[in-house]
Amino acid sequence: MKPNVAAPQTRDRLIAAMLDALRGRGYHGVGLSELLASAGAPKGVLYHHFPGGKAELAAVAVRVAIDNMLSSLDRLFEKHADPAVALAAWMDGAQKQLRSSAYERGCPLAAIALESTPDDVAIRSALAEGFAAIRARIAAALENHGVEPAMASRIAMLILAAYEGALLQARVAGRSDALRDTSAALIALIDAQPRSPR
Amino acid sequence: MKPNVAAPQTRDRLIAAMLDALRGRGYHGVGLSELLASAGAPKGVLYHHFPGGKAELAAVAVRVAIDNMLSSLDRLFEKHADPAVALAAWMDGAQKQLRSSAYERGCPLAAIALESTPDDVAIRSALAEGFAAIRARIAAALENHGVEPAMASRIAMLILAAYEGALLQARVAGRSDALRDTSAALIALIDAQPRSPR
DNA sequence: GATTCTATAGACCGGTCGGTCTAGTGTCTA
DNA sequence: TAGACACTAGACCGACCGGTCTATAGAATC
Repeated sequence: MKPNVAAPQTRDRLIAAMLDALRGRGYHGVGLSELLASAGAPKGVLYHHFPGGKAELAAVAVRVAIDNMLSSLDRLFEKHADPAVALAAWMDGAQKQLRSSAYERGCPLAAIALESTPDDVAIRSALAEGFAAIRARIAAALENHGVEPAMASRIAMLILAAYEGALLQARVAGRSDALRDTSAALIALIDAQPRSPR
Repeated sequence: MKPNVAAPQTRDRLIAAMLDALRGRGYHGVGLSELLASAGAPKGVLYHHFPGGKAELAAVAVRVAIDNMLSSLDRLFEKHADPAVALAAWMDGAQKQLRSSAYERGCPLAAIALESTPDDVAIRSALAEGFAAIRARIAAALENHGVEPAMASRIAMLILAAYEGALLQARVAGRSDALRDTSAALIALIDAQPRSPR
């Protein structure tokens, strides 16, 4: 009756392989066989764990990626009282990950977001909800720091947009300037805000 | 010797079809046959105009997309003296295009950027140069408006990143809030800057 | 009018795609 | 120890992938 405790490994390996693929080449960019090879799993396993095939695996991977981002944001906001500092650390982390992977590993959400069509209901809704959740976390941190709610929500939107856009540009440029400059501009602008609720 | 004057139509239709595909589903998301069907052209034509095949067509399409963006930016900065106003108009244009296409048509550069790997040298360098050129235009407009050069360059980076990131989110969400909010936040922050004015 | 060159046209190809199917293995329950 | 079940394993499939090839149409050159 109970699910086998040792079993989930393979499932997790599949998810990790998909995440890696999404980061590097996008959903359509990776073939199933390549994916399975990098997970060290045969085909049958995929359809056992994800009857919906590649698309279902991707949708699950998206949810996992979002959970990861949320918890890493939570960690940052807990560690740094000032959201601007947390933001800088966040961007810095992205920079490091990008550089240490020879500019291959960007954000797993962005790639699949741009490849998706309105027909991909499951993936699009997972993405939309995920992005909203991330924005909500950032907005909450800003509010805690005294930013007026409506403005906090808008700035959170800007921050996430800037994060994704900067990561994208840094990746194709093969240099992390984009992330550094975006982060610097963002923080300069926020700090220069007239209401300084400190 | 002279190139046929009436001929380029087909070539242009191929480029347009590729641009459309990149906007909607990304590079790997569209098949050659689908592409050719939507351009109303047989296979031989593609390899006549683009011996490098799909990849070469994509690289050319990227350059065209960049030219388009540059000239539409030029038009906006010419029309609006205040860069913040021009920026708002830019974002507004993206919003309209997205909405009028049922949230299918995003930025043709972003999708292929995220699908590309370091091996895709031609495409990556075209993209990187293109993004740099776009940032340079924005930075120039800011400088003309009295923003200090180093800061202008950083803010230009932020603006382009925010544009791409917001477009991406608006597309998956199926609503244009992301673009509206990002634009509002950006302008609010820039306007609140202590003007080192002119 | 023959030749040449650009452009159009689509049959055709091997390879890979995502997906299905059957078989085997190990473990827990009865 | 028999059966059920979760999981692993990979052969196999039709469809479609990007790409090559030959044939032809039409204008320009001689």
